[in-house]
Amino acid sequence: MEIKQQIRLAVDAIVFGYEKNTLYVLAVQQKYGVFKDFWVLPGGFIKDDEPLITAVKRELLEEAGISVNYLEQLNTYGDDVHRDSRGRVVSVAYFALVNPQNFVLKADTDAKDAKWFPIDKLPKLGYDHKEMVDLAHQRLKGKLTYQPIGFDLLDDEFLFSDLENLYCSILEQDIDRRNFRKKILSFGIVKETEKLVKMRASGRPGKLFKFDKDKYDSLLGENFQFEIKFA
Amino acid sequence: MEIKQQIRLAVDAIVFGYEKNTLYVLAVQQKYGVFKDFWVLPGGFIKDDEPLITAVKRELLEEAGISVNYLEQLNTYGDDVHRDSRGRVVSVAYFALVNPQNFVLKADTDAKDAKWFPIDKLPKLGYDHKEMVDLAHQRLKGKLTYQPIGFDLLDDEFLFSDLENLYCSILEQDIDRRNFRKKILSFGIVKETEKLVKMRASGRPGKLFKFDKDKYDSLLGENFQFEIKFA
DNA sequence: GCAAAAGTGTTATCAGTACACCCATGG
DNA sequence: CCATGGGTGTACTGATAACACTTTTGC
Repeated sequence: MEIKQQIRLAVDAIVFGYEKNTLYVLAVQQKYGVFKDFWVLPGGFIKDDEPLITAVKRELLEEAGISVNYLEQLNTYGDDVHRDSRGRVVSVAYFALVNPQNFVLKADTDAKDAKWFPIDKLPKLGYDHKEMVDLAHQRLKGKLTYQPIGFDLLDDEFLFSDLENLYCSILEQDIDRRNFRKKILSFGIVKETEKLVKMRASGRPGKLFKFDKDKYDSLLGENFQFEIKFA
Repeated sequence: MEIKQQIRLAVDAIVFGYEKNTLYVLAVQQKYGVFKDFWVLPGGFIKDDEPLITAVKRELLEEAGISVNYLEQLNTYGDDVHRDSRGRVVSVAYFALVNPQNFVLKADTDAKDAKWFPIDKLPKLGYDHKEMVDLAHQRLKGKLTYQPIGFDLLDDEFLFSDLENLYCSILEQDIDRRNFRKKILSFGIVKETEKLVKMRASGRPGKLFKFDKDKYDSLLGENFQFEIKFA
């Protein structure tokens, strides 16, 4: 292994949060470099002895003080040799969902400013990060329909209308309340609790529901397919 | 950018070929290193000024003399810090389909031995390449059902039974011939040619069909969804 | 004429879709 | 009593699933 590469490896994360019918993306403000004062996705170079996934989690903790609920690899950006003006940088982008508990950003060790932006009000992002957000957004929309990841954006216990509004607002579609409930309940992976709460300012209180992950995992074994389609 | 990483970046490809109801994977024999004489996936280190995708294509040409029909990024392997005993190597794996024209392997510049293995008769592969093959195999099965990529494994013109057998053998399911044909034809992306040929040793000759990519691309614009499900 | 593969329609069943009214709460 | 959101059932429709015989060719 004589040949030395002049390539550096980084990770970036597209972190989605959801609150009040709005989908948010996490961005941080650059303090140095070409993109000083620009908003970019949280991320950074990986250490020599650090697994990729560890690097992402570390960066998220350092830059925004959050830990995420769901994390998966999205895509590796390495076709544009000049995507970073400092030299050849290849970046592995991760797709993440954060649950509302972690939605509030803690003070960050890196002294960078971290902030949630509604996805349709994102500022101009540095590097090719807009491209990453777009891809992640597509993935989110796609996965919502064939994997129960929506629950990772909600509280542990939620109203059925929360789930419905989440699907409705992220997929930008109207949903029939009765059909939606029928479909979700037919999977048997969401269970009703006994708690009746009034979460809204007005209206009748609703029951809280929980995602039954164990049940889902066990169903996965036997030809079970989660899928939500709409009219 | 003072800190220098000691990480090297490679690409690997899982290339699928299909012939006579059998799914094949391309492997090459290592001539040097720890895995000397082991079979591994085609791949290698990328050059400093080389896009990832170019690196994959180059390696495939060098090591097996083939160019592929379909190529997409699969996953980046960088969580196991010791996946390569020579040091920290992160590898971007690509998923590729080759059409039958390129199925015959040409002499390779790298003097490595390249060979097609039926997927269920793969030899032990070096590194974490078995893991890559498994993931790619899963992706292939999945994509077959919701994207028309099966055509990339077939000749430009094919018998309907070829397509049916491909789905049938890769997905390991029985298919009802009439329902399958009805479904595929209903999409309008496969057109019948006037050619009647006898491709088989015996039996009635069949019409040749072609995948109409332009039609597919135009349909994609408008809420069209390719999907094949089975009983 | 026999073996092998191509070609072709109809019916039954199930899942998806459309749709509207009553209930519980707060103000 | 009014506004707001929660909760519920049925009938229609369209897609999927099951199913078997006839045709063309080579030998």
